[in-house]
Parts: sequence; C-alpha cells; structure tokens
Amino acid sequence: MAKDRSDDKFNKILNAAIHIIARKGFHNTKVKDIADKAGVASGTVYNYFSNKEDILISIMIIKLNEYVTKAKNAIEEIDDPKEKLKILIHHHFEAMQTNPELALVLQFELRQPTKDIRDKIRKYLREYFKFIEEIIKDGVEKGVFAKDLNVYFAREMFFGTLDEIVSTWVYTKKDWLLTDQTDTICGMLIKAYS
Amino acid sequence: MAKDRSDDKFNKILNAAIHIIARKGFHNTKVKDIADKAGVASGTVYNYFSNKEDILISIMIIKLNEYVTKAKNAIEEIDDPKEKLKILIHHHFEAMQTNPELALVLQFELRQPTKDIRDKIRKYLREYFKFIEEIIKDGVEKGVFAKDLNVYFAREMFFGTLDEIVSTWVYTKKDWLLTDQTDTICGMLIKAYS
Amino acid sequence: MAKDRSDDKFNKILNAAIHIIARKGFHNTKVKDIADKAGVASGTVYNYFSNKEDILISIMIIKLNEYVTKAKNAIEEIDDPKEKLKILIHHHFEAMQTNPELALVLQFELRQPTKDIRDKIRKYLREYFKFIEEIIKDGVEKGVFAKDLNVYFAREMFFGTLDEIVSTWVYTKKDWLLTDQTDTICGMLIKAYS
Amino acid sequence: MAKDRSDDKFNKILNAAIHIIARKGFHNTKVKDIADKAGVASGTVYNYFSNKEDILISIMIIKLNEYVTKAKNAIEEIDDPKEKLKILIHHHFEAMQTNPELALVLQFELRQPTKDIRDKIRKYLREYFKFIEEIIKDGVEKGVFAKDLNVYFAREMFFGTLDEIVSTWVYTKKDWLLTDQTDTICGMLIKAYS
DNA sequence: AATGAATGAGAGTTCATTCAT
DNA sequence: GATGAATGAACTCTCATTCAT
Repeated sequence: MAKDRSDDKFNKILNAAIHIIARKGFHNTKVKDIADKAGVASGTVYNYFSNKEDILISIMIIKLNEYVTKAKNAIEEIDDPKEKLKILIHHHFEAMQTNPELALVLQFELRQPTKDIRDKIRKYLREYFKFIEEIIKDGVEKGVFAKDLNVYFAREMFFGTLDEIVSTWVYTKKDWLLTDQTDTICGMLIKAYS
Repeated sequence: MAKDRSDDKFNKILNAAIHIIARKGFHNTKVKDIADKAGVASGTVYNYFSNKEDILISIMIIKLNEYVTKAKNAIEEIDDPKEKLKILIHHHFEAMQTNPELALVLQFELRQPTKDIRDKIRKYLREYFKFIEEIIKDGVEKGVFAKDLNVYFAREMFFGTLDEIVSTWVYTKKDWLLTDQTDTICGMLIKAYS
Repeated sequence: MAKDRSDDKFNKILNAAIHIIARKGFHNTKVKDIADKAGVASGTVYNYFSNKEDILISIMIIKLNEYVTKAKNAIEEIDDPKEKLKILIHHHFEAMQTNPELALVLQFELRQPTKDIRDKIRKYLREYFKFIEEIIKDGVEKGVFAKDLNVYFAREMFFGTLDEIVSTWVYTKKDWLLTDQTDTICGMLIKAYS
Repeated sequence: MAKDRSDDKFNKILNAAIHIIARKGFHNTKVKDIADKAGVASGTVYNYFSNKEDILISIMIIKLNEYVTKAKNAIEEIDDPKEKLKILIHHHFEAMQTNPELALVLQFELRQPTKDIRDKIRKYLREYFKFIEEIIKDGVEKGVFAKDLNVYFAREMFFGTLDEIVSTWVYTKKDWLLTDQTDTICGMLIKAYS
C-alpha cells in the first residue's frame, strides 16, 4: 500500500489512475501513462505505490472505504429497516453515478486480475457485505422482513442486483439516472424479503 | 473463432484451456501450457483458434450456447412461469455445480480482459438475457407477476442474484450444493416479482 | 545451463558473448548485443541459456573443461613431474595466448559478479586445482620436490603466479609471448618446490 | 575522489561502504544502504564522493596507501632483503587478517567493475608493485638472490602467490591464521629467487 | 495438418543522481 | 552542509505468434 497519503501526490496519482484505467483498462494502462497524467515522473509512482497492482487495490480500498463510511453515516439515525435499504441503494447508485470512471474501474477492472488481487479486494468488500447483512437482520428482528428470511442469500440478492444494474448501466453508458430507479429496485427487494 | 470444430482436437484444446485457466487465471496461462495439456504443439492451437483471446471467447460462446439450448429444451413444455423460473434457476446452478472449473472461468476470468472481449461476451450473454426476459414477460402477461413489473430490472435482479451467488460459491469453494438453494432463491425472486 | 548444445547456435551465441564481453565488460554488455553479434534474435538467446549470468558461467565451464581435458591428455604419458609442470604451464599460457578475448573474460569478467557466480566458478576451478596438486604431490612422492613441501600452498603459488602473469599480460596487452616465458616461470617454481 | 576528508563523515561513509559491499557485493549495494549504515542521508554521500564508483576506488586508494606506508616504515631500517620480504609478507597477511571485510572488498569486489575502475586501481597498485620490485632488486644486487633473476616475474610471483592465498582464505573463511604461514610462503619464495 | 524453433516487441521496475529547501 | 523526494534512463526477460519443414 501507499507509503504516505498525506501527500497530495498520492491522490493525484490515484485519480490519474482511475481516469486512465477507466479508459484503457488495467492491462492496457502503462505506469507511465498514469505518471504522465498525474504530472510526475514514472519513478515517483513507486514512491507512493509499491507496484502497478497496488494502485488498483488502493483505488478499491480507499474509495470503498470512503463510500462505506458515508453510507454508514447516512443511515445512522434511521430506524426503519426499509428506509435504511432505500437510503443504502440511493447512496450506492449515487456514488457510481457521480463518478462513472470510478464505477467503471470498480465494476470491471477490479473483477479481473490475479487471484491475489481478487483476494485482497474481497477482504474489503466483506466489510460492506457485513453492513448490508446487519440492516437485513435488523429488519428480520423488527418483524419487517420475513422471519425465515435467509440473511445470507438476501444480502447476495441485494448486492448482486445492484451490482448487475450498475454494471450494465456503466457498460452501456445509459442516459438515464441510476438514482431514478432507487424506488423501483427497493420495492422489488422489499417484496422479496417480506 | 475456430476454423474447424469437426476435429476432436478443437475440443481437446478447449477443455485443456478451461482446466488451465481455472487454475492459473487467463493472464498467467501460457498458450504452451494449454497445448501441452491438450497434447498438441503450440502451433497447432493456431489451427483451431485465431489467438489466445479467441480461446477464452470460444469457451464462453460454446458453453453458454450449450447451456442455453439445454435450458430452453427443459422449459419448452412448461406452462407455469413460476415453474419455468424454478427450472431455469435449477439448470443455472446445476451447470455451474457440475463443472466448477468452467464456472470459475465464466465467473471470473471472463469478466476481466479487454473491452473487446467484454463486448463479444456481452453479445452472447444477451441471448440468455432475452430468454430470461421472455419468461418474466410471459409471467406478467399471464397475471402471475405484477402488472407493473419492470421486466428489464426484474431480469437484472434474476441474473445479478444468481451470478453473485455462484461467484461467491465458486470463490469460497463452499461445500454445500447450489442446487439445494433453488427453492429459497426462487421463492425470493417470485415474491419480488409479485 | 544451456538446454541443448548440439545446436550450432549455442556455440555461435557463446562465442559472440566472449567477443562482446571482452570488449565491453559483462555489466556493459546487453543481451541484445550478444544476440546481434551471433546473428539471432534476442529471444533466441533464452532458448539456449536461462539468463544473462548463465552465459557467463557457461563460458567458464565449457572453456575450462576444454582446457583441462587437453592439458590432462598432454601430460598423461609424461613421467617426470618437472616436465609435467612445464607442459602444464605451457598449455596454460598457450590457451590464454591463443584466445586473448577468452583470456580477458576469464581473468577479469569472471572474477567479479555476484557471490553466486563466484561460487559456481570456484566449483569448476577446483577440478583444475586438484589436477595441479596431484602433479605436485607426485613430485614430492618421487623425491623430485622437497619432502616437506606444502602441496596446498605450492599449488596456490603455481596458480597465483600464472594467474597474475596472465592477468597483467592481458591487461597491458603486452607484445611478447606468454609461452616464451614458460622456462623462466617453470624454473622459479621448481626451485621453490625443491 | 573525495572533496573533503577532514570531515569525520567521510570515514563513516567509507567504512559503512566496506561493511555493506563486503556483505552484498558492489553491484547489489545501494547508495542508500551505505548512507543508512553511515547514518546520513543518501544525498550527503555525494558531498564526499563524486559517485558510487568513487567510493569503491577511494576504499582502494586510502586503504592501500595506509598499508604501503605502514609496510615501508616497517622495512625502512632492515638491511637483509630476505628479512624484508618476510616482513612484507607478514604485513600483507596481517592487514588482510585484521580486517576481513576490507580484504573481501579488495580481493573480490575491486577486481570486477568496469575497465575504468580497473585502470584507476591498477595505477595505485603499481606503487605497491614498484615497492616489491625494489626489494627484490636490492636482493639481486646484494647477491642474496640469483644474478639472473627476472625481477618483473619475481614480483608477479610474489604478488600472485600472496593474492591467491588471501583470496582463497577470504573466500573459504578458513579458520587458520594467514600470518602463521608467513615462514612457509617466504621460504618458498626465497628458494625460487635463489 | 502438425510441429516447435525462432522471433522481437513491449513494459514494469530499479536506483544513482540531482537539487530545492 | 544536510536532506530525501523526485527524477527518468536503462534493460532483462517473457511469451504470443509465425512459418519453414
């Protein structure tokens, strides 16, 4: 991981990487491309990231972390599990919609590489998964969702559905807004859980 | 694509590729590895596939096609849309469960590569998507599913959910059977569509 | 080590390497330089040698082996230990004199690199050392050399002296012949051993 | 060469370099390694040495100079050429024995590098060579050594023998003392010269 | 059709050196 | 003098692909 993030250059390189990787794909992105876009020498990249893969992983870790933190804050004071789900979906969609380049990297480029990368990424996703599961569990306990709802599969449905929708959206560069569909998707999920 | 499939070598190479790619990942798989496993010279691979990527795409096309054909046959004479969904889920799970190596390649290796590959693969997936959508549409028309159900998103939920479940299953090498969950998953989906 | 020496290309590359390394030094020699001189593509070098270092080590192993074999043959039928020494010195000098480029590589480039290389080379030199020691020991046993002669140090003196002379000769590109000094050097050594 | 030796840092860096280079070899030694060991910033190294090679050369020059000065002093008041040789051998062995790290650098690392380095080092070695030759010449003139002794080759034998012995000793990390062999070696050399 | 030796383009990474502070 | 972040040139090795046999 990055040696030092306090430095502005870390973020310059990270954002340059998102931009380039979104356009060219990870395997077609040269470290020099990223360095050029970030306005640094290619050697400088290695002062902040240990190698090319580390850049990709860092994007995931940092952006996912930012997102999960925001989502948690937004839900903190909500009580109704259905409302929580809705807000979570909204945030998920909005985060992707606001930064389609990041979305593209997260939805496609991060799915690929080596098993090594996949493992590291899964580790960070698990955090998000746990968060979703807690909301669903809360709903079950509060009697809002079916008593016999399988929380594990409910979460897989939640994430799988959102992920597929975002993937297609990013892939086809749809001109509609993800966030406009929050209610539709939320409605289907809640019915599934009831 | 392959020049000639009548030859047995085509399938030998294809299956060798699935085996090796599942173990090493596409980017770590050398054409020579596949050739060795298939018992042919590496040059011979190029008599059947135009390049390394073509092998990957061929896996998708051929296996997906095999699968969709089988699934269509299985559903042909069923009338009840709910039953159709259930059979489809069962087939999806069973196909993956029966050949976990293929599943691994389809779920992970095929998600990655270049945009080029992604485009070609999407094209073939669309066939499967259309098939799912037809079943759902049929259900709506027959009044089994909600009149105002958004078929597009319903299909995304269907595929997204199954895909996520299979991915996690493959990834974590779970010791339970996917097919044992057919009813659970089918139940949630049908509720979502109602 | 080389995969296959039966091929003519192995020797082409080996000799090209001696030529280039003698002129530029190992660290300034690029694999492509060697490949170009040998008239092959740079990738071809790696069909015969596992890496750049392997070329250097192979030079040592093959040439030293050639030399030791020749020297052993030349001495085989000689009885007089003094005469043996003389012939050995003559052969050592002649081998170096005949191929000054090889001499340069052996005397300088092979002394340097990593400890790893040094270890491998020592291993092969030991064969030569043993050979020298046997001759000296034979002389002691035959009463030609001093009864209390320390064979180990006598051998070090033998090799050290020849090595230093050849090194300086190669280094200064002297215009005299090493072989003209065989008698002088042999005389000093025999006196030392008496 | 060094800009300024009055500073203690010069020696700190020099000794750190001997330590690191002895362990890792010149080519595997990073300037930063040396700087770290010396407790300075890597940029500071360049206030005392013009570049990495200069450190290596400086080790040679300074340590060889120290050695030659000491050896000259020790011999100054001796008259007997044989005794002089003995003392010289003793000093040579002792110097190496006392600082095996330095010995390792002098015996191996300094043999390698570029021709450029080799040239500079030879220049400083020549001083030592001249010194040895003078002793031998003195012996010839005093009738202690053979009238027709070739001083040049006698010196090569002297240095070559000592050098080989030290090299093997350093290389094999022998547990015996070099200085214990002074008489043995001196005896052989004197016989050779007689 | 089959072979496999030969090809050579291609890029990640290191690290000696610089220089603004 | 001291620092250490930034620089960017340099190079080995891999491996998909070709093609003469």
